[in-house]
Amino acid sequence: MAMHVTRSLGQRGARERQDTRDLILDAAREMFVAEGIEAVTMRAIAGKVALTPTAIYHHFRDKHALLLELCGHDMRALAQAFQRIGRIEDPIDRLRRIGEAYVRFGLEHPNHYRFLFMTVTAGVEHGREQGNPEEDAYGVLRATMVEAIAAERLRPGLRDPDQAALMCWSVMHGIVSLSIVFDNDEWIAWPDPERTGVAAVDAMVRGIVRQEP
Amino acid sequence: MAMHVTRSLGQRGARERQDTRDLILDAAREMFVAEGIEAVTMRAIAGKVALTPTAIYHHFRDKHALLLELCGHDMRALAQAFQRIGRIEDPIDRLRRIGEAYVRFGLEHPNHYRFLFMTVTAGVEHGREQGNPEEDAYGVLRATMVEAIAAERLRPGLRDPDQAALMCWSVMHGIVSLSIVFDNDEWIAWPDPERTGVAAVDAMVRGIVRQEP
DNA sequence: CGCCTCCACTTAACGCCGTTAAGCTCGGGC
DNA sequence: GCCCGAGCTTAACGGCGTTAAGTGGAGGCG
Repeated sequence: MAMHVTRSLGQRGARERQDTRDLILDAAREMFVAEGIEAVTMRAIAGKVALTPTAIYHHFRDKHALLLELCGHDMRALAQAFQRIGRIEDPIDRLRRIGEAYVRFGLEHPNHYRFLFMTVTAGVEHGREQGNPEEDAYGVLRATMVEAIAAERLRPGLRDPDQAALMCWSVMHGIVSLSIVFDNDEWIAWPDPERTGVAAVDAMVRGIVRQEP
Repeated sequence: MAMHVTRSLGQRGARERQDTRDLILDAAREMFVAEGIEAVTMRAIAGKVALTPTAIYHHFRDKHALLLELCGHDMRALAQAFQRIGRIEDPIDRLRRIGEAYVRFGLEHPNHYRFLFMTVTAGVEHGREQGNPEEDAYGVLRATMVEAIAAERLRPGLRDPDQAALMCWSVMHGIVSLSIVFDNDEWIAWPDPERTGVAAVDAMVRGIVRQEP
């Protein structure tokens, strides 16, 4: 009985702790998505959840860890989309679909994208190298390249799956990151980024596949 | 005579002013290149030239203007390379050479590149839109696309020179920016970025040119 | 019941940043 | 010989991420 009470109370405590943790995470996410990463300060988050900045450090090691957890949650959506795409039979078709999903994700979550793929964190972990296949989007791309090479669907010169994967990734990343950086910039005439992204991935795929005789 | 003296002294004054201005610029550049953009603080620059931080504001409106001038100077090297390449006859060859030069420049000047093409400055001028042809690298790329389309060297579907230019630019930018962000990151197996860059541009070019029958 | 312990949270501060207001100094022009 | 203005300094403001030390109240235990 005492044991039951103890456990029950322990759970309640843990539950409350998790609640304010989620509160912080949600407040941070809202500011992150709405106003961009530089609007997310520890003090602002704390104000929004009616705590002091210090309180946040009882739930997260530091700001980077907080943002990492924030993004990790939403990144799972991309990974799931990639998992579905991974079941497409033809590896070349799969490449095109991967590109499309990737570009769409980047354009829909520019702040997540910026934090994860456009900032240098001095070589330390971005939280990306976790590498468990459920979250490893790059792994899906690489695996597709391995398959395409094995099936001799790529040009004879292309034998390195990492290089091929990077070539494709660079197109997707280029489109997404350029459109993020030059958004609202009259300097550059942006045709619809999503269309351009699809066209760019198509062109790259055409450029790497072996021509049917 | 008085006028001559006046002018001479005025020049001397201007000369001295320009000297410390250059001193600041050089100190900032050295730190910028060696330790990355986040190591460049007003206080650190000031310390290096034995001045107070405030003194810098007598020569530059703010930190952004200082960095802009810093980069603008070095960017002219890229623009000049592009000018030389612009004289190549065949527009398709030209594309390949542009890509090669661009990738090399980005890899050799990662900090300049980061500041100019990988940071969002809230829509305001990056100093890029100056648009005078001597410095407008994008203009060279776009002009090449216009020419290629006019000569019917691109696939029939590709009629928008801006879209075509962006597709190519995205490959180059993708390679450069990915290699900057994931430099020293064991997570990703980087085959030599420059080779990969050239291969990627080649593939993209192959993907957009009209096939000879 | 009463004490004790533990922990979420606060108060106060540190050291950094970019930036600015106000004051000093000194050489050249009148 | 006086003045002025340019170039620089001193001192400070408000913001940031982060941390050391303290507080208060609820749960465990005699």
